[in-house]
Amino acid sequence: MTKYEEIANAIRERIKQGTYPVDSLIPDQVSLAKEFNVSRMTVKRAMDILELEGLILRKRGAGTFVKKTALSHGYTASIIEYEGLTKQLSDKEVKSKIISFKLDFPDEEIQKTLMLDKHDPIYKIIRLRIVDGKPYILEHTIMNANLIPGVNEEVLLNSVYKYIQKDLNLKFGGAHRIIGADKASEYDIEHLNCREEDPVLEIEQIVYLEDGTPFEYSKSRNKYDTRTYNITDIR
Amino acid sequence: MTKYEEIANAIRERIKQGTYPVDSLIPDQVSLAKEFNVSRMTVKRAMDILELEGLILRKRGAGTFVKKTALSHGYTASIIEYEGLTKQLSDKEVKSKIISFKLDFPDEEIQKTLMLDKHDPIYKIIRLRIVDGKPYILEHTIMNANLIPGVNEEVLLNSVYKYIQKDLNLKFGGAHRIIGADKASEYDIEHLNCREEDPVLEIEQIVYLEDGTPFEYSKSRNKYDTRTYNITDIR
DNA sequence: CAGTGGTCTAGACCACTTT
DNA sequence: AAGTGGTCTAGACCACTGA
Repeated sequence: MTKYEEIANAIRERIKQGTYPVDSLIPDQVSLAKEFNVSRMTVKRAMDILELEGLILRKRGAGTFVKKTALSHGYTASIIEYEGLTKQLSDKEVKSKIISFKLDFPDEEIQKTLMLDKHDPIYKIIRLRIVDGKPYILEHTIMNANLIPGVNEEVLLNSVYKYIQKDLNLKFGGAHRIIGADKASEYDIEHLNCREEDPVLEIEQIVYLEDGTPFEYSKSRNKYDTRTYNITDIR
Repeated sequence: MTKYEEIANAIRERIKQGTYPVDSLIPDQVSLAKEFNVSRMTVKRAMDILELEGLILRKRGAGTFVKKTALSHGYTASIIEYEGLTKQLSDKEVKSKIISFKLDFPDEEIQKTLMLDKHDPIYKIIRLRIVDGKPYILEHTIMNANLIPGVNEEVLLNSVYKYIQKDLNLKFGGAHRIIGADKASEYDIEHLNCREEDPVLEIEQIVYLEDGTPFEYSKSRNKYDTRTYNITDIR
């Protein structure tokens, strides 16, 4: 733990506890530097973190204020998770049903999105995620099979993301998402407990490793009244 | 323009131009510090920017690499804009039709989301946004009328966000968004050229000023096949 | 004009990777 | 062991705000 992280944690805690109330001025950097026995630069770095988290507002010449929103939406709300459903809904019972699991070659579209050659193998997976016994999300996934080898039934029935991070020791680097609405498909009607007239929320995503290599393209579909996608966006 | 911004710009340009190719090592910080005649800390600050933009990957002990995705999705793609439709679609003709424009008091729900008292005035606005002559988005907006005074027909027919930033000289501080799918409502069918069975994509949002005061709650609805919501999310 | 936060430096030491 | 990026310092100067 670095000094600036420790200071950021300490000040974040003071904001949460109300020691530094919403809308009030925080002590200036020189005072804080004295209090924590560090240089002012280090205090500033701590403030950089809290600013990114949306907790404070800095005004040159005036001082540093606690934002009105500091208490309402938690500071981690802005971070989109890569842990997959299994961890996102850790208080619920998440199960998976494999609808289809094939090896194939990519078409031209997928070759482009996943940076693949014509003869690089891919997994084609269709999985139904079941939460507390109810069908929840229907996932259509295409994955680079050279990058993510060894995917099997056991992995698919648990968490693929955990497998990639823990067993393969790979790190995620980001994702691109496209969110839209669609009419229910035959698949949706069969597996998601949808009627023909029920809208479906679809999240398309390309997920990257830390060096920028795309390893997965997927479409997650769910019945319109079961899930929303939330974003907290600062500044 | 600060030195670290100038260095970040210069290096970003080299990445875009291919001087530093994708997947290659960038010169080390000491060399760059010499080249630009600055201290190493300043080079590091420039790198901080490029890392946030998702252009580079830094490995302690190894060096700094250009990410594979550095060229594909532009570095500004990760930033969600507050400029409203008028600027987002600046190459298209954006018009607005005011469906309804009222003053009212907030109900309990809105009192909570917009941090208002029972007797604080609010605008209730329903606007249809028309792009290239076609109905595009139906916006239901509730706005704090004390914070954003002087909204009138002229403002509504142009850009409300421009009015807030330019004329009122207020700065935005972030937003919270909830994206979901829904069935078409009577309003949608009447104004969005929807059929009863057409799904609708809805984006609910609360928008904040820089000190964290919420000033607007809105729902933007559009026909399922006319618009998606895109997010680039780094790390 | 005093006080705030932002930038920048020159140098030290540390953690880590690669050879 | 050499070289990389990360942290931290003590101090300087600057830009801006508010009384």
